Amino acid sequence: MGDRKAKDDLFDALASVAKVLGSGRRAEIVDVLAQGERPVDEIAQEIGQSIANTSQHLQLLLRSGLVHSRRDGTRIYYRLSGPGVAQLWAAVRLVASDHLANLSDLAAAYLGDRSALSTLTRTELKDRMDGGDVIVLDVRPEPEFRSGHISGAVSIPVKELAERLQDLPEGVTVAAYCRGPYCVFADEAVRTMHRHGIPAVRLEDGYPEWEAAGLPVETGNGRGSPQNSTEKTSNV
Amino acid sequence: MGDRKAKDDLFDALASVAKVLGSGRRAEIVDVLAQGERPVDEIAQEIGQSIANTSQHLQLLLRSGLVHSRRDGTRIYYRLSGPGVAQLWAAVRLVASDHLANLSDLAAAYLGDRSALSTLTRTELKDRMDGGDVIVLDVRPEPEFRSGHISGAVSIPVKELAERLQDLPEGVTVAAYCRGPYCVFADEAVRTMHRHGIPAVRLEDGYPEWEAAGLPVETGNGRGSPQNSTEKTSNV
DNA sequence: TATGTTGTCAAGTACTTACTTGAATAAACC
DNA sequence: GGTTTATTCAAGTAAGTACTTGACAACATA
Repeated sequence: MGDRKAKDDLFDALASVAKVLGSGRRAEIVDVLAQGERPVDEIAQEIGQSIANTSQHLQLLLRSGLVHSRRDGTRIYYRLSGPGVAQLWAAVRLVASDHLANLSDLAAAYLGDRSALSTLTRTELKDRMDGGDVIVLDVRPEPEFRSGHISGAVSIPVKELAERLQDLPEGVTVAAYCRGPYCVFADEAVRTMHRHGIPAVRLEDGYPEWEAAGLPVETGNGRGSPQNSTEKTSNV
Repeated sequence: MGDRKAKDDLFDALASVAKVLGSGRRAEIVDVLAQGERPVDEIAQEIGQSIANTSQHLQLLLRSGLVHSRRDGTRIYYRLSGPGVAQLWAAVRLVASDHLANLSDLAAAYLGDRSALSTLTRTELKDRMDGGDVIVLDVRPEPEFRSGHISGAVSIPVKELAERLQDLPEGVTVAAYCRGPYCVFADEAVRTMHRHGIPAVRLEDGYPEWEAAGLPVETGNGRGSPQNSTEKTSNV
């Protein structure tokens, strides 16, 4: 008890959790899985890597306990193994934004200039939803919407938004949201709507943060096909 | 905006924060620095590594922004760069304890069998302190006590405890605490006191968690030399 | 039973990491 | 001004990591 070797082994094990998150590609995977479970080929597509390489990253995450998997026919779906994993990823992002010298440059290079886009916090959005003067728009890919979204939100993936603007009611502000603070989808959506004269704002963070805050969420197809919509008790 | 290369660079940067925590030795360093600032040679001693190697780990932590340093004469003191870093380390430990299969074995190998030792949560300890029927004992090395401890705690480093048991008042339970849930000092102290018939319990976690919870802390020498004791507004 | 789809495994390569050793600084002490 | 103390730096080595390619396994469908 209390000897060097045992302490090193223990701390190596504790650190192994940080280690698996310490690769940009695996961080992207966790960022995607925080939206809900996904099969390997879709994850590979999302992170821009080969299926073989993605599979190996997923095996690593699996062995370290950060994700679980289930088989459904020929597909294997991966998901985060608990809410703590999404919290850990949020803690990493927080420290990065507080202490990483060049982060804002890198964020600007990926996200573009956000200064012209106004944002709402979670509580501001909740208040305006309760007031009824806003429509909430989920611009993530559809599978992510189906596995969980803000209650009452409408799904139009950002790629389809330009052709589906007529689906949006007129005369009401649109509040778009996506995966989180480092996701471009909502930014792009707000820019597109502004170009067409639609008043639009962006939710400051994304769906995982909304869910983690205990705010109302639902699964299935939501308004579009209410028969599939179900109140959700917990995700992740 | 929104292209692959920029996204990879951004997520590599975010993940770099996790990466520096992803080494057992650097995790031990963060665990020590969560107690307060320390010079290089003491940190090297704590983690059982050469000074050169420890210095290189510290340079890495420094470049990644997780720690800051200051020079005082010939010594260079390192400290965590903000409270978010200790929170991140806590999040890592939480995920590890929830999802790492062999963690309890490794913890048992280092900490020994804890089942015979009773523990108090932070709030339980606070209540008993307010009731006055407990004395709080800080068993960490003295420099850590000096840079911040639970208000009213007495310092007897675990190495000196056996010879200084007479410094403890009789007829009152001793609540020992140390660095955190994976620290052996308080366990050892409680065992020592039990062997001498002193009623003793262990605080469930450690000083950083107490401080992070906003509970009362102070710096300096505390009761021992009240002239040096000062109410503390913030640490880390 | 054959065929296609989805994912994993094994082997190889270029690159990175953790440590060691010994030399180089930087401030303090005499 | 030379010596001591505390730390960093540079170079070297062994081991580990991230990706690629091609073969293999598991299930579904015809």
